[in-house]
Amino acid sequence: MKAITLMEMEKLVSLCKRRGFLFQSSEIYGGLNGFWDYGPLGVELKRNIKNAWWQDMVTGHDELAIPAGAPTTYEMTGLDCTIIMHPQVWKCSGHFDLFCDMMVDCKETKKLYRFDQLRGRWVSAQGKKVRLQPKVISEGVQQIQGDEIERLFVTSLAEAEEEAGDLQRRALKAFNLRAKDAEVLEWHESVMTLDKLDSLECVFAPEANSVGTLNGPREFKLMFPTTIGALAGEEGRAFLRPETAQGIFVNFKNVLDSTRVKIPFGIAQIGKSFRNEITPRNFTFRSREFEQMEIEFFCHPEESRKWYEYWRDRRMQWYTDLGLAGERLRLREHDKDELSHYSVGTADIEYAFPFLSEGEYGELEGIAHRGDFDLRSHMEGKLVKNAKGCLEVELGEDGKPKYRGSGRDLQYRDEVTNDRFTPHVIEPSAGADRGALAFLCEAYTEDSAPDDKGQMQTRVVMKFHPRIAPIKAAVFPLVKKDGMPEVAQEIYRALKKRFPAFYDEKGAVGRRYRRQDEAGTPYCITVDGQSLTDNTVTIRDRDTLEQWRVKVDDVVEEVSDRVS
RNA sequence: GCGGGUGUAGCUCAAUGGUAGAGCAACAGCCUUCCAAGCUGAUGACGAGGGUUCGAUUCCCUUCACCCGCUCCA
Repeated sequence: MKAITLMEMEKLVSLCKRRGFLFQSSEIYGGLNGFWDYGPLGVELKRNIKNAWWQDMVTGHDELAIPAGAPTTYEMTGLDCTIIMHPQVWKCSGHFDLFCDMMVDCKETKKLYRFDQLRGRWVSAQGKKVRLQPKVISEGVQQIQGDEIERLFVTSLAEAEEEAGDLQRRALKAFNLRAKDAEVLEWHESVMTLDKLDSLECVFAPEANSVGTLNGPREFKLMFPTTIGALAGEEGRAFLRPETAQGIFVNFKNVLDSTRVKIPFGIAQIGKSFRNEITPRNFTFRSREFEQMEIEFFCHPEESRKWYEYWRDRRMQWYTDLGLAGERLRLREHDKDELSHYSVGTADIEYAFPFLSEGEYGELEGIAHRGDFDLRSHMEGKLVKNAKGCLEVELGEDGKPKYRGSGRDLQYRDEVTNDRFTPHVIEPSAGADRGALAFLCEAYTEDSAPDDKGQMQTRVVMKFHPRIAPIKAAVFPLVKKDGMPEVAQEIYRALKKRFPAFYDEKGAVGRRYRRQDEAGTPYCITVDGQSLTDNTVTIRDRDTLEQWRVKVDDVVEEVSDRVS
């Protein structure tokens, strides 16, 4: 199968709209950036993906046998919790701090910097003056010449060991001095971050040529705020969840107390999450409202490494089995310095989406070893890593926990050994929409097929795995007469009781085949003249174009076997 | 959020400061015995808002969306 190109990506986007896989949200009002709707075919595709996941991970799991590659048997169960949760959940999970970044941007270089992370230092040069950019005094009125200052705040992006040198280099540039004049520079106070300053007016931005080019700070809210209760007020402030995982952690005790599950076990959930992405782009890849398929798998700390490896490989196999089998899919273990503060191991399952640059991959799913970070955070309060690399409760300026946990005991007690411990967690977190997009990209194929005159014509075919194909089979009378429609309709009704099927009797049969090829329907059943005499019909394979005859009575079983 | 580009029918593309055309698709009918483009017919569009003008799809402004680059991406 040849790889889809960027050019074909545009055709795929077009096909998605034309055939009803994906529409832009609120399109009749001009659309809404970062939000997408699934059309009639798209909703079936996405539901099939979610159902396949739920079936394979949860309801179809055999807890009596040891799956290949697993350390032991394990149990799986499900959950469905709310999108809006107690605001404290997001404070303890770390999202509140992490997702509320203040940013400044540089007028001159157009670069964006973290307000609380960009470091710099006050400097002067024995009375030497620097002219600022002309200021806007009031609307439409601008200074002819900017003010002159003697003290400016010079900034640097350099790492710790090179910071002092870089600050000096930048300071010399700001004052238009040579390197040999370094002793002229007078440093004031210590190195600090931008958020400690009263104003950005005198800041010499990294990479800029003039002073005072920074705008802001502005808040980048990565979580969607909302209000609980009819009266708006700070006490009613809440957020739409940025991930489904926290709902599982806060219900850990409930599941344990209500189901008799024993460690190791996993809790699965499928649901919508929301993130205010700065730049939604690349079709549905970075949507602001998206659906996740997440498992939190709880195990004994000593076993967690083996379980991490099991889930990493298991999840990779799942995509492969559903048709993402080529070189465009890969498993990538994160480097140590890429890991989150709490994780001892993370792998991404990635797909080389056609809209990405050559050699780039986009994340479909992350399998993270989260240790005991989440359960402990919800017990004790938000954790941070201390100097020794151990997790401890983050303290506020008053010396008390910055964000208090629930105070509930979320430890697990092994009823046989009486061993008490906080379980470690493996988190396979998959994007349902990203999965759907990858399956769409992988399925899109252009090949050649002969028309009725034997001329080769380009054929667009969506080669979905039959399990996720929106429509499983289409039924056609070869021509709309001689009793063929009646036979075909009867087959159609029998198929429809089992899975989505489609009936079409209009126009040339070749055209009807091609239409189903674009929808990705794996099998087309045609009633022809011979059907009326020997009670057989043809089944056509979408990918090979091969046809074979089966008895009318065997059609449902024949197709069922192939699509499930 | 910044810079550049784009926005005409479901799709692909025209033309125009004075009634917006075509091909394909879709629809109705005819013809069709296995891989799209035979015939007939009817339907369908200037992203939104404002301004200039006797009159704007065309010129100007704002806005929205898409594409590319920067930035961001637990």
